[in-house]
Amino acid sequence: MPTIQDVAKRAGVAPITVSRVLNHTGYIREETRQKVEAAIAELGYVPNSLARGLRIKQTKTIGLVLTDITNPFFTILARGVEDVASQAGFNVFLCNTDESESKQMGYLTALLQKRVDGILMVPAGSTTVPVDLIRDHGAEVVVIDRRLPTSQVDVIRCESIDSSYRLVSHLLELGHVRITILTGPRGVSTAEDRLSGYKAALVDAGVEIDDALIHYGRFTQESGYEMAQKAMRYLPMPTAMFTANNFIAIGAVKAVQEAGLQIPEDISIVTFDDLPNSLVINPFFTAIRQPSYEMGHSAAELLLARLSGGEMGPYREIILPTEFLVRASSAAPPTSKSQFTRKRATR
Amino acid sequence: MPTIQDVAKRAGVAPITVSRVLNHTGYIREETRQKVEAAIAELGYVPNSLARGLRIKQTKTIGLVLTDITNPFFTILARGVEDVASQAGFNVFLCNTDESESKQMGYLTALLQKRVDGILMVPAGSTTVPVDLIRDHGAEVVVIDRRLPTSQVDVIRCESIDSSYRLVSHLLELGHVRITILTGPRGVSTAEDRLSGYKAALVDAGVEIDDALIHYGRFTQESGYEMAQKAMRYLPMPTAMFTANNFIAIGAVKAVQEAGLQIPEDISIVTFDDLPNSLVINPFFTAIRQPSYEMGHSAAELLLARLSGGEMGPYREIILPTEFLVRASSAAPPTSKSQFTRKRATR
DNA sequence: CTGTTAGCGCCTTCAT
DNA sequence: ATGAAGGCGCTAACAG
Repeated sequence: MPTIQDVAKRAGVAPITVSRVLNHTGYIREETRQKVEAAIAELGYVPNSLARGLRIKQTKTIGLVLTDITNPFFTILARGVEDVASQAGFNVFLCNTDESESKQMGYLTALLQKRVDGILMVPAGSTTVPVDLIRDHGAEVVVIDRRLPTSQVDVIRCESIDSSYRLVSHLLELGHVRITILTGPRGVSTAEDRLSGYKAALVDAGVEIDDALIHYGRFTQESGYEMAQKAMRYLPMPTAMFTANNFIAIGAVKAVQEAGLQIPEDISIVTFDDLPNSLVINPFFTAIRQPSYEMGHSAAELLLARLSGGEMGPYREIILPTEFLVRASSAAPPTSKSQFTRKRATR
Repeated sequence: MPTIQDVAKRAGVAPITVSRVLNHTGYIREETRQKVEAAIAELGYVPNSLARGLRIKQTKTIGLVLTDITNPFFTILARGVEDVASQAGFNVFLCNTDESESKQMGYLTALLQKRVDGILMVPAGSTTVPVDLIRDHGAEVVVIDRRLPTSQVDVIRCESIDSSYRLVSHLLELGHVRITILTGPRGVSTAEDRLSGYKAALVDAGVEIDDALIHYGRFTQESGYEMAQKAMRYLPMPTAMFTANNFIAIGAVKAVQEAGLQIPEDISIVTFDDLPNSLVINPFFTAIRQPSYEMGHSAAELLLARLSGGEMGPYREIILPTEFLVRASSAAPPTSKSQFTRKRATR
């Protein structure tokens, strides 16, 4: 592995001259530059970023800490991050926490050891500990998708409360009263906010809140399946479900279908998070779509802006707009006479 | 930012002693260890991996070079990689090449500069240049999903030719004769092999190969859409389509639906690559499923095994089995009398 | 069981 | 426009 020394020797110059050519810094005579570049090419020299990073204290590297890259919402968000980062010459470390704060802590320390310049994170848990930790080690941080109990961070997210309010109001307008919510983990802002929106919509409509209709779980298909089963055992059965993310929605649909019920004839489903166009042939869910690519894109841009050092003013909370999509998964509730439709071919 | 020196001073020992505690190497008196650990905790010391990597010449970092993380096949594969890597204390750089060899080259040099220990790649292009480059810089490499024109690399992939043969034979058995193939880019082994399997099945069935039924494109939904439109303009219209990946299949379905045709009544579709269970409610495609998680998992394990240095013998090509799933997107061709079914509600 | 010395490859500083 | 010396933070090799 040739070093800058080898290149220097071959070009008949000092190492620092090679460094200057590499980094386009200082003055170099054209002729010298060419000698150096020739030597670099001949040796197949590739600079050592570790040594460079050690010296200049920045690595052109960021960490992306997600809960699960498997969810298309995060996949596409990650793509947004990666596009911006690579454009700016940064590389991205990918980390999946599965909502575990201890996994998250493990990744954060690993990233800090590797001296990433900054971290983009969808925080597991609801403390500011991770943010403080990152800052203590001189790295920048931008929070994505979720709130944290402090205004001293940059955050890129969508409005969960209002959007949920709209989704549930839509159900209420259709005539639903017994609406169950299948949400994410306690303490996670998106899970809690979506519940708040649900409650607010019911309260404003004069519908009493029944705690037995509220289900906390995880943001996974399995959890959605289990929560839906539990929800359907509660009588009189809810006529509508509000699921707090796409995976929960899919799990819920499976449970409903297994129970021999039709959507939307027997049960309506509305959900937070759409499935991407690229993956779905005939969109089915009445849903709130979050602009996941833009979220990743903006978050990465904000982080890079902070890293580039100029004074940027106070921390920002950027709330991106959501889109409300009414589709086939929601309809008026069944009349009490014909509570369930006859079993037909499921769609 | 405290360094190992600061910790040493505080604990009243030499830096190397701290190093030994950190790395669990050599002998340390319990009492000394505790003093050191206390100092580490008090200072909030986090080791500098750059310095360490510079010294020991390994970084516990790997690169994952994919064509597009947005495709669930790769997403899930990436998750398999990440799980194995993080388990072993490695971090993963994520890179999307979009099938561009120049982007790929950019990522590879960046990864080599950052002195990754190894690289997992789904190669864009069909030369061994990237592999040689990586090796020249002392990193290991494992190729995923695609063949390269050399036996001197580890490869983890599935059989494309045989699997395609099965898919097309299935169509032939149903009675289809005019079968079009919508495949990926020229020169990409998966695109070419899937075409080879298609041709072999036709030849064995005594069906003449019509070059006008062969469409090369990209592995994207847009390309699938365009290819399908072109395919449907060729008369007599094909009664079946074989799409070379999941995105192409989805694009093709959209084109078919837009043309007012029914699947499978008017046109059958069979495809390489299933969509993950977690994303699909009612699986629809007759498809070849590749075990994407396992591919990522095995590839990462193989790479880490090579990195751990023990003699491992020659390069290996590991071919993982595929699964053949017959579902609703394929059926017998329409009879010539009633070439097209009447337009009904699309599914 | 612990410490000293030296150097990994690069760039900052100060000279020339 | 170019170079020499020194150090970023860590650990290998060798002492003791």
